[in-house]
Amino acid sequence: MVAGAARLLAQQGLQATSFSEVLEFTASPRGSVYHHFPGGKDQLVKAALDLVTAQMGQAFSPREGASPEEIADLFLRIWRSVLVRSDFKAGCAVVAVTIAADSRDLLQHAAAIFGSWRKRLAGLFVDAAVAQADAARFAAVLIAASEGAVVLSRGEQSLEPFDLVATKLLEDARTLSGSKPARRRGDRRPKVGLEQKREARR
Amino acid sequence: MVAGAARLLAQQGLQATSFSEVLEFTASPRGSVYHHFPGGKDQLVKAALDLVTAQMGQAFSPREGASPEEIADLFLRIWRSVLVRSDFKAGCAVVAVTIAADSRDLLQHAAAIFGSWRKRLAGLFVDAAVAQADAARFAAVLIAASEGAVVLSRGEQSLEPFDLVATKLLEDARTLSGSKPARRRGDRRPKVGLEQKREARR
DNA sequence: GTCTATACGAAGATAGAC
DNA sequence: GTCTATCTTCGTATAGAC
Repeated sequence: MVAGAARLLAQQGLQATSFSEVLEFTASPRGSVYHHFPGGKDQLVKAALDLVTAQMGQAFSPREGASPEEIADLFLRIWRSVLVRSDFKAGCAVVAVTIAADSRDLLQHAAAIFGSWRKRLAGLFVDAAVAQADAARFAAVLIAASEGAVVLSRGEQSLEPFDLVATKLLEDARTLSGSKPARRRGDRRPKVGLEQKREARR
Repeated sequence: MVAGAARLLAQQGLQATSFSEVLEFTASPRGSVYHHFPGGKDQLVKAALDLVTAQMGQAFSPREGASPEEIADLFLRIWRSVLVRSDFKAGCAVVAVTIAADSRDLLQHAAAIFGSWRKRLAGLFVDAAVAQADAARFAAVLIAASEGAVVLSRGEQSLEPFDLVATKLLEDARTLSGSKPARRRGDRRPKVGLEQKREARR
């Protein structure tokens, strides 16, 4: 049911994603909604967003020692596949919530997710020998441009805008390498969370 | 009333923007809605989008002979001011409609606007001596990243993400110059529409 | 043109039986 | 836990009086 909500969010936006639709979509029992989600719709939406981030964390696992270009490429591939697999019907649920959030609570929840993505990407770039400031900037650009490109391509129902953007971003990522010496000694930062299980997906 | 709809769209998204709210917001007469908009909500939304593009066309008028950096800077300034002036409550109405469009008609209308922006920006870059392919790509990136950055900054209620993105984009714009010789002879392309009245805004 | 009144559906949410 | 029934509010849209 949470998964269904996440999908509907990505497809139709926040307001258009109703309980009834989620129930119908997932063939869930009607009477137990407020049993499982006493917080109502907000709680369901939050759970859906959390699911999306979890899925993202799982799909986005660059190999150890990945170059900036590889990192960006993986990130872009994920969004590209969202477009392709949904036949341009779906976008990013977090964006949808951010744009139509009716409570400050929900907005902050969505913003926190973007923040965590930025932090994670920037960290990966730093590990790939990119200077701190460049890493933070490129992380923000990568996320912003990807999300924007998803919107553009959804609108035009074509991969053209997305691929234009992706090409440029990968080009930029290439020029990022070597903006500072790679991490060698003192590489003591503990690997946490999803960084530990790095399986080559796709 | 169209202006009110445009503003509410940018603030709360498509579904949350109801007739009642628009009427209240604009203190318009209630009984004449379907007199002026027999096409219902879709027609109002389309009109609002058209207004947004008209305003955009007006605000975005780079001076004759502007460099890629100047062009990008002006474009970014516009979006930045949307965030600042609304205290992070508003974003882009076109994005809002694209994400939550419930009819193919509306989606295409929004997509056409993005398409026109891409075309216009790319044209300006070509005029500024940028190679065709680079111009098209950078136009797409500029729009996608700006729109994405607006979303990010709205979420975090802070200019930080937007400014990170803007800095990087301006940097990129600087490297674009001179990717092909500037237009000299044969500069016969007629100036059309808004290109004609170039007043320095702000 | 603008008004009031209203039809009709769907949304979120709650209550109480099983 | 899950059901049905219901409350309330709000949405779009229409009809007919002024």
